[in-house]
Amino acid sequence: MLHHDYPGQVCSIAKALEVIGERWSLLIVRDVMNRRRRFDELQKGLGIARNVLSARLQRLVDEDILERRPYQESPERYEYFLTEKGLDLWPALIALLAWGDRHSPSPGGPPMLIVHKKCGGSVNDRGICEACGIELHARDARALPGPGLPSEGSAATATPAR
Amino acid sequence: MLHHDYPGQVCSIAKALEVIGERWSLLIVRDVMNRRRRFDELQKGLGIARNVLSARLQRLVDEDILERRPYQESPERYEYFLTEKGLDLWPALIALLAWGDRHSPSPGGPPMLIVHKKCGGSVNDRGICEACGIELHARDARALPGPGLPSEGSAATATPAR
DNA sequence: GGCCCAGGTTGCTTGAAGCAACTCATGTCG
DNA sequence: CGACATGAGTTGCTTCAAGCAACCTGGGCC
Repeated sequence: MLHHDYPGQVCSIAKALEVIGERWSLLIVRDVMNRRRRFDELQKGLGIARNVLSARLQRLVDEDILERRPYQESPERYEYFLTEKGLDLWPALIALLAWGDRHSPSPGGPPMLIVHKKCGGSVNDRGICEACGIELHARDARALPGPGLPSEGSAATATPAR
Repeated sequence: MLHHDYPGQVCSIAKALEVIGERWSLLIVRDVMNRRRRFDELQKGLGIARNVLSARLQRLVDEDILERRPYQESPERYEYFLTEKGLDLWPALIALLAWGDRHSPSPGGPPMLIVHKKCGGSVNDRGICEACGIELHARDARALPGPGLPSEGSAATATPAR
């Protein structure tokens, strides 16, 4: 991704993609949304190169999508949290998730389910609770492992060195 | 983007991004949605390298997101159309557009407006018509130039060689 | 003293994206 | 008739981002 921008494009989709269209960025946001907040945790979970993760986190912090907060001192250790701007990416992630579920289905069903925290109802591709009928936001929903998620054992054999 | 995949990720967001997370892919889909269907038209509009556009179009056709159809013979000339799978990306594009509008606003307002074809009502970040209250799909909506779009003249001076 | 952990940084290699030039079949201008 | 234009690419070369492995720092564990 040269220069990570789209010169000459005057469009909010292009502007959004300049920030979160880089490889790995949205997956990092997804993981932080699912309470993966630490460097090593993200690195191992994603299988991303450490230098690239470092660069992405820095960019996401610069863009005010993530916030870096120390959780202990000496040695200093940090966690990453989503800002409001980062949380606002939730509808886009939900739309992509639904598209992936629909058009590249996993055998055994979706590997991740999104449910409304209050009522447990499932969330559709617009981020609307099917039970309540209301538009949800990031904090209203939770991700759960779905039926298509490989179990610990089979995941280990499927990706042995990871 | 090495190998254009995310090995070890069992998640529909990751699977979606393997296909449409490559640089330029979503912008190509956006343009085809807005009736830009031909190679040169896309190339000039996006300012993308011709070999890269060629590769992206091929990939999008392979993934059944676009369809390549001849519109004349001798010499053979082609147009690209969205398949149902491609049209289903509309909610994701709308979500990204809304996020870009909200968090990286253009001076003068949004450069692109999405309206419900039937009633002219504006469409929110969930792809719902604010007037009718119903969930829309790609074919129900139309993109219009917004107040933040630079005029022909200023666009030409802003990007002289493009 | 040797090892582990967390959170990175450095250096090198590979491969994707940018750029310019070329092709090929037709159509059009003067 | 030759010159140029159009559309849809392809080829070759260069540059920059991503992958990979090794290293660093500051502390704790035994």
